[in-house]
Amino acid sequence: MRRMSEEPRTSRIQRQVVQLILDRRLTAGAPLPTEAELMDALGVSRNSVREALKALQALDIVEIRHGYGTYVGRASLTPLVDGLTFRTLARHDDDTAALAEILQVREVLEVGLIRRVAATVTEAELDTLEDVVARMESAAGTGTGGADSAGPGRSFSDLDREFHEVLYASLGNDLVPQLLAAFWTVFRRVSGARGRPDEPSPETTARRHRDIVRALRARDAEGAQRAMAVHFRGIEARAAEQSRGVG
Amino acid sequence: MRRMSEEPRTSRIQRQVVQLILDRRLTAGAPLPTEAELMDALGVSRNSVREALKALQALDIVEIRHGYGTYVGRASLTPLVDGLTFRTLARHDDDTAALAEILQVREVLEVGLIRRVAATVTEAELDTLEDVVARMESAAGTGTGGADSAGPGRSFSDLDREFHEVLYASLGNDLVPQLLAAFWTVFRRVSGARGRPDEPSPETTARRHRDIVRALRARDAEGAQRAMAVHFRGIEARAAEQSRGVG
DNA sequence: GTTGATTTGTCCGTATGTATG
DNA sequence: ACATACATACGGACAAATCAA
Repeated sequence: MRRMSEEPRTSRIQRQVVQLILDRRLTAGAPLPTEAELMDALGVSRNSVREALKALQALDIVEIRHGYGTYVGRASLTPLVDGLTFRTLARHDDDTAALAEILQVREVLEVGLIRRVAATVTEAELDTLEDVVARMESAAGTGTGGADSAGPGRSFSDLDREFHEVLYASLGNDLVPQLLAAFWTVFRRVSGARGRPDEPSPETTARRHRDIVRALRARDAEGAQRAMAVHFRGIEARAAEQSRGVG
Repeated sequence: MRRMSEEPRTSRIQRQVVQLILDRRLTAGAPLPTEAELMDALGVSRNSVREALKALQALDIVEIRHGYGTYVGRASLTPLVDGLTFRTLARHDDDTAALAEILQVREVLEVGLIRRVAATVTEAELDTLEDVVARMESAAGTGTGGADSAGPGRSFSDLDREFHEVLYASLGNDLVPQLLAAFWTVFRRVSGARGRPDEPSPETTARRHRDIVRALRARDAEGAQRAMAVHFRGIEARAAEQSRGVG
């Protein structure tokens, strides 16, 4: 008479902590019970509590600060970034195929969403976008390029990221910019970790972005969609060259 | 003269295990060193090893089998599902807003991708799709509906899931079906966890799906796109009703 | 600036449950 | 049924980080 397949302690504790957050209606940043309180409340050892919290930390559901306490996390898409990065790197030989998959998803999302942006974007946001493009153009001239440039937050790549982030802010859908940023981060990380970037020249990129803003300013949904598609064709072409070893 | 901000043990071990997988070119399912071997190789305690492995397990980068061993994980999108589910549930009051965000992403992806599917889908795949739709129609008649029906794997929802999975298999992009399945799972979980489903009637859903297959069979990309868009309008309309408390 | 209290980080030893042969 | 290898869990101890008096 043995009881079969009880749920493991750690998994159960994970669920209980999540449920505690939900029941108490805690939001990101709210303090959680200390490890000692949790072991007391749940009747388990500290190691079990810690392992459960570590797992939840990896999902960004809780945030642990050494010597201070445990808090509700932001539930960001960091786990997705980590997972996709690993997944891509683990393909050893043809990571370009994995990158192409991510790029296709990004493209479909951005090309599909830009149409809606044309309807929702405000004039003020368009001004911001134009400012970003202007900074891209001047950065393209000085050759302030890749990820390795030690410039604190003002590299060309950061401007590219900022452009796409501002672009989709007007949709009122918080998931979209986070998802795109996640894909973008994976792309940059993997590209940077194994040679030359897969991207077109900064001049070309800046020009494509200006085309997009121009179409949006004219409230030309189709034009914006075309401009975005062209932008991605350029990236894909470069990526294809890289995969053939043309450098 | 204190050394400032050394990297925590557990984080370092996580990186080292991932690096070990990458260096040895291990793929999913390959056995990893045992905990004892890892403590010896990395010169750390068992607790530190276990906490690191628990974190990697949460990301599905490693898979731990009790009493058997530790293995390379599949790096699935399970962490994304868990994160999005928590994020949605943690909005307490207006989880419908979070669901609408996920639904919009799904819609943009599927409507954008169906065009490419029309060009790549094979006749054999279309036969499979038609078979799934036929089963949906018969299931719609018997009223075998929601998630709660104890039927082992043959509920209407499973057929819906299978349809969309087969649909995007021909793209040769493994990420796409996994992403869509992840969103779908979050949607079902949250909907099921808080009342009535946000979906239209099974009859309507089956009909929409048949329209999609018909357009694909005719290699009508625009028609398929329209049919998919109509399908999502229906879902969104139901979701909007639910958020207004109309039952 | 030092001390003290609180909290998380790490380690050790031991016992138990689980899967394989 | 037994033995082996492995992960799971517990309790106690000390180190390190943070904050407040």
